[in-house]
Parts: sequence; structure tokens; C-alpha cells
Amino acid sequence: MGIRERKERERERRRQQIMVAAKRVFTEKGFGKATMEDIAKEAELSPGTLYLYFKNKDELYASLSLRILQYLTIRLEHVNAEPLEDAHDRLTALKEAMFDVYEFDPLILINMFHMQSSETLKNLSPQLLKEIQTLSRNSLQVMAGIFEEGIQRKMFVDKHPTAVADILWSLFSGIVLWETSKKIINDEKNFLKETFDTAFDIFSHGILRH
Amino acid sequence: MGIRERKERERERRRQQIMVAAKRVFTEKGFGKATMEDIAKEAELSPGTLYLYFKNKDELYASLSLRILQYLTIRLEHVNAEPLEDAHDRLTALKEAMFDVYEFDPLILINMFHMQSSETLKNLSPQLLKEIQTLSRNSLQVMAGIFEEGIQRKMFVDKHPTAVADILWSLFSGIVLWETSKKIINDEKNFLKETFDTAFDIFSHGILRH
Amino acid sequence: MGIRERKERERERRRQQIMVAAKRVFTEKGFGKATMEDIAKEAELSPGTLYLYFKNKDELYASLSLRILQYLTIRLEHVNAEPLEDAHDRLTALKEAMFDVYEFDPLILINMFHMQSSETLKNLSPQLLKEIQTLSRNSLQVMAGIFEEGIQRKMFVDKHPTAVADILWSLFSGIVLWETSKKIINDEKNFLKETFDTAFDIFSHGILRH
Amino acid sequence: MGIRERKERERERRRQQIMVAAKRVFTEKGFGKATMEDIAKEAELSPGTLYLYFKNKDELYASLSLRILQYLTIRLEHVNAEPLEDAHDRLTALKEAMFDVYEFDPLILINMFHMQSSETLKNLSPQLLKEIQTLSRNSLQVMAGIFEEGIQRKMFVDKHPTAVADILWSLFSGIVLWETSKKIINDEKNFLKETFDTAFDIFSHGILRH
DNA sequence: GATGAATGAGAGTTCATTCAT
DNA sequence: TATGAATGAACTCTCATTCAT
Repeated sequence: MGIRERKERERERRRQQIMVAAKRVFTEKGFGKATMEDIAKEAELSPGTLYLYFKNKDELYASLSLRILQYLTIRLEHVNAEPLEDAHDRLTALKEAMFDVYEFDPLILINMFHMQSSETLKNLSPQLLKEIQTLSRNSLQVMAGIFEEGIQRKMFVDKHPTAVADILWSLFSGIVLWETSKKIINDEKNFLKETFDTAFDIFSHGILRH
Repeated sequence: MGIRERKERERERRRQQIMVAAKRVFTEKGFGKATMEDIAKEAELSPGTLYLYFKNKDELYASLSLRILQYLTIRLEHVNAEPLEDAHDRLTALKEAMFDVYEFDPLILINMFHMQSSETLKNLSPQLLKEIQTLSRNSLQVMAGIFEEGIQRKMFVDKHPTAVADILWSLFSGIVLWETSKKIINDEKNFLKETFDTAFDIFSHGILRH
Repeated sequence: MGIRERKERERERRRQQIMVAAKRVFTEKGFGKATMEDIAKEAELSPGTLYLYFKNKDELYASLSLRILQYLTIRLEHVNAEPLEDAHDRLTALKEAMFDVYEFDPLILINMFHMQSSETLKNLSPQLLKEIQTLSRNSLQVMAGIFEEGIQRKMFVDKHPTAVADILWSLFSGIVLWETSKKIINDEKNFLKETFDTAFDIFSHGILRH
Repeated sequence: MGIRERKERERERRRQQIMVAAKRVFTEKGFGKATMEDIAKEAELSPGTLYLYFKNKDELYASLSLRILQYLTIRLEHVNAEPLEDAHDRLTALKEAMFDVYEFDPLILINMFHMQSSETLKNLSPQLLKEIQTLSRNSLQVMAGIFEEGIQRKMFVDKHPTAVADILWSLFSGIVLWETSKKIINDEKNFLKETFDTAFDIFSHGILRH
């Protein structure tokens, strides 16, 4: 391994270290209240160091989104790679992939939403934004592919596959968001796989032909 | 009408005026970047005045959530009040109610999510928090009631009604969130009733017995 | 006096108060080392208040230049207004005007130089920049006018009046700069009117026909 | 040449390399905005290396002044070395020397002014400060010598030679400063030898007896 | 000697909040 | 009740400087 390569790897490790810390702080304090100093402290680094790896606060947060999208993409590709006979099995695999993503970082969607403000967008490097866009389009296309296959096999009801993918993604996001909200506002018990299972049940039942 | 009562009404009018302005500013600038001065300007009031009606910024934003929950509650009660024979019709009425809520304030869920941070919660008066909790429980119970009815009539599949209500609400929230995100990040076309219709189609299809 | 007018006057007073403080701090600490907090403390205001009156640090400093140019303009107009028979007298009046400007704010030229950096220029409002440009052009034109008159009367040697004005201004600036430098570096005695007198003597001698 | 001496020469070469880079960066970015990293990059060295050759940033900049003073000193000695009959020719030679200095580094005076702040002075090693003081005194004395000679020969008007030297130096500095300012603020054409010629014309005319 | 990643103090600036009017 | 100028704590971000390699 060349010295250059090792350095690059070292650099990536640091980036991950910072992102892990950022995720933790963000989860605890919420978006607006988390400061760069909090994150630096959590990562056991100095504030200045954060800026060696991320252009600014917004870009650090956006990178969290990118990270989760990368994870999702990999998981989805696995789903697609397996030669499954049954479209129903595909749905189950899809559900599991999404649940994994949730466990990887429950706050993914909140993160992603933060990027909506056009003020925030201005602070992102075009390159990062592009990557996020590409990955999120990609993921949805993979999902849409699964639905298309099911429709062609006459196993799924005839809906526009892209729309169905959007809806599944929305359902997933919505559950995460809502369960998180409930947890804090109503101080109820945590997000349950159960809710997700039920939701998927209904969804599957809803798109399968009978 | 007593003088006290008139004053109270006047006070309420002002509160609404401020909330309308806040909603507008928030929609335009995004959550983190909207300042109290922006809101004051939009409401044609001075910053100081805002604090005569809202304890602080967090409470002002939380009040927006309360407002939308109140609207939702009223709409749901109307749905329930109508003596509908068919559970399927109920679902349709429910869909329409939720779409109205969306049109009343598309950013409701983002608003509501903002309250998740425990830091924010500390800034809210217990009374306001209580009201929000009560109203949101209420709404979900009304929804759950509709599903329970459907289940008892053997029209809906047998799922826990509360869970189903949660899921519908999540689906709704998720769509709003996701469509808004897409609009900004991918610069795609705006949220469409169509998406919502399709989602509801699938959902209905998913919970109806066949 | 209307309430609006009184407020405007009050506002101007505050601006002056801040500029006086800024001048003092700048003189003592030098440009780069003077902080906004220093200035705020000197003005017995809070840092935030400074930003109610000046957009940013660069603009505050640029305003100091504007102020001195305004003073110079007034003084030059007085010189021109007096019906002097003799071009030589005009020169003397000019000298005195410039010396007054020096006494009003010895650091004028350093201030003005600070604006050279294009980075700094970017931070200035176009309006302020325009005002500074206009005033400095104006002043030089008035000076040039004096020289032109002298040349037409065959009292001065035949040089381009604008160039001569530039040179006089340069001489003046240079002396201020150099004497200030000497004072600090060599710890010598302060700037002397004497130096200025001698310089002006030579200059006058140099442009007068013999 | 001993090994010690060779090392010393090597060290001096590096210092020059850094100073050349510093001059370039400073010219481009302006004083306040140029960073040590910029300079390191321009010199194709690492930031840390700069500190092996210069105690700190202020001292690096002060060294630039020292460098130009050294150049000026050499040039002036040449002027004095030539056995010129005519004091007027001496003046011309002087003018050329100063113009060379300007071409060597137009920003010299700005550099030199930077040292005025007492805060900056604190950061300089006494030795460096001493060298600068000595050299600048020296240069002025050489100039003064030229004037003294002219006065003794009854070619120049009878002014204090040191004061005349100061004034010439001020005139020179002022022109550089002012032409640079004009270029940036008014976006006018660049510093012209012409201005300098005219200025020197007037100056010469002013000190020559008629 | 040279590096350059890391530091951390401190800068400019913002903005929720207060309070004299 | 309404104001809005003033506050000042807290923020993000910069950069001269250090030090382990």
C-alpha cells in the first residue's frame, strides 16, 4: 500500500470518526442546537480540525445523508442481486434492507430534510449535492425496478413503479419520523419493528393482486 | 360580551396574525434561518411585541403545530360525524381530510418534528406541551376508531387499529416530507395530489378484505 | 422638528460616536489588531450595536475615510470661495487646509489605503464606495482647479494641473505616513508642522515661475 | 568555504525564496488577507518550514522591508560612488534609484507601514528592528548627503538636508501609495513613470537655486 | 531539516430577548 | 399595549503556530 493510499485511508477514517460523533450529537441535541464545538468534543478533536474534513456545518450534516444513502444503495443492490423467484420475497428482502438502514441511522430522513432549505443548499459544494442526488435517484430506481418486475409478472397491481417506490420510501420515512416524534413528545416506547412489519404487511397486501 | 372576553378575543386575533406570519416566513426561509425579526416584519409588528404573545421562539413554533392539530381534529370530527354506511367511504373522507390538512399547512410535519429535540422541549410551557400531546392522541384515536369500526364490520383486515392509524399518519407525513424534499433537491415538479391518491389506493387496497 | 428627523439625528450622533471610538482604537492598535470588541468597549456600546450602524468592520473603516474626505472637501471649498488675488496665497491656503485635515485625523491615508485590497472592496456597499470615489475625485479637481488658474495666469510652470494635484496629495500623504512611521520605528519626535512647511516651500518654489 | 558557511548560505537562499513568495502573495491578496499557508504554498514549502526561518508572521513581513531597504542602500551607494560634477545629475541619478526601488517592490511602503502598530513591534526581535532602523537612517543620510553637497555648492536652496531627504522620501512613498490607491479605487490606469518624472521635476525645480 | 495535521484562541457576526420609553 | 434600540452570549469559522513523525 502506497503512502498516498494510506494517507487517504487515514483521512477517510477521520471523516468517519467525525460523522459518527456528529450523528450522536445531532441525535441528542437536535439539529439547530448542536454546535460544532459539541461535535468536536464528542469526536475528541478540536473545532478547527472539523473544518479540515468538512467545509462547513451544513456540509458535515449533508455528508451524513450521503453516508446513509451509500449504505442504502449497497443494501438494495444486494436485494437485487439475489435470484429470487418470488416477487413477494423481494418485498420482504426490501423491507429488511430498509429496516437495516433505519438501524444504521434512524435520523437519516431528518438529516435529509434539513437540506431542503435553499439557504442550506447554497452552503453545499455542488459536487456533494450531485452525489446525493445521484444516489437517491439510484436507490429509488432500484426499488422501482422491483415493482416493475412484479407488475410485469402480473403479481402486483398495475401502478406506476416509480410512484410506488416513492410511496414506499415515504411510508418508511414517515414511520421513522413519527415514531421518533411520539417517543419524545408522548414519552412512549421506542420505535418497534412491529410497526414497520404491520406497515409493510398492509403495503404488500395493497400492491399484490388477489 | 364582557370587556374581559373581548380582550381575550383581541389577544387571540393577534396570536393568529403572528402565527400566520411565522408560517409564511418559515415556509420561505426554512426553519433554522427564519429570525424573530423576519416574523415581526412579516406580521407588521415589532420584535418585542411577539414576546407579549409567545414566551419564546420555540413556543411560537410549537404553537404552529398546535394550530394544525386543532384543524386536523375538527376535520376528523366531521368525518366521524357523518353517518356513512360504507367503511370504504370513510377511508375516502379520511383521505380528503388529510389532504385538506396538507393544504392548510404543508410544513406541519416539519414543524412538529422540530419539537423533538429535548432542548426545545425544555423551552416549552408544560401547558402547551400537554395540549399538543392531547390533541395528537385525540386525532389518532379518531382515526383508530374508523379502522376499528371497519375491522368489526369485517371489512378491514384484522390489524391493531391504533397501529393502522399510526401508519396512515406516517404515510401521510412521509409523502409530504419526501415530495417537498424532491422538489428542492431534485428540482422536480411539486407535490401532487396524484401521489397521495395512489398511496391511499394502495393503503385502502391493503387494509380492505378481499 | 419632526420625530423622524430627530431619530435620524440621533442615529447620526451614534454613528459619529462609533467612528470616533474606531479612530481611537485604530490609532492605538493598528488596523489588523483592532477588534470590533475593542471598538465597542471604547464606544461604551455592545458589539452587536456596532452592526446596527455599520454593515461590517470594513465598512466601518471605510466610513472613517469618507468622513475625512467630507472634511477635506469642505475645507477646499472654503479655499476656493475666498477671492484671492494671488495664486501664491491660494497655495498657502491650500497648505493650511491640508494641515487641518491632518490634524483632524492623521491616519486618514492609512485608512484609505486599507481599502485597496480587493477583498476589502467586496465587503463595502456599492453606495459607500461610490461616495468615496466621488468625494476623492472632487477634492482633486478642486486642487487641480487652483493649479490651472495659476498656470493660466502664467504664475505656475506649465504642468498638467491634475498631475500636479496628484503630486501634492501624494506629498502630503507621504509625509504623514513617513513621519508616523519614523515616530514609531525610530521613536523620534512627532510629526512637525515644520516638515510640512518645508515641503510646501519646496513644492511652491518648484511650481512657481521665476 | 567551510561547511558552516555553506549551510549559512543555503539558509539565506531559503529565506530569500520565502520572501519572494511572501511578496507575491501579499501583492495579490493584500496584507490582511494573506495567510501563512498561502505563502507556504507559493514557496512550495510547508507552513511549519516557514517558522524555521522566520520567528512569526510579523517578522516575515518586517524582513521584506529590510530587504527593500538593503536594495535601496546599495542603489544609493552607487549613486554616491559615481564622481558626478553636477548636483543636478545627482538628483536625476537619485530619481532613477528610487524608481528602481519601486520596480523592485512597489508595495514596500505599505509593508513598512505595517510595522507601525506597536502590537506588531512587540512581535519583532530587537535585532531585526535595529537593522531596519539602521538601514533606514543610513539611506536617509546618504540622500541628505547629496542635498548637503548641493547646498554647499550653492546649487540648492538652503534647507536642512535631512528634512529635504525626508521630504523626497515622503514624496516617493506618497506617489506609490496614491497611485496604487487610485488604480484600485477608481480603476484608473496604472502607476506611471510619468507621474514620478513630473513630481521629480517639480521637486528639483523647487530645490535648485535660480 | 522538513512536514502538515492538529490545535485552540479569538475573530467577526448574528439574533433571541429585554426594557426604557 | 407596543415599540425597537440595545444587548451580549453564543455561534461559525479562521489561521498563526506547534510538534510528533
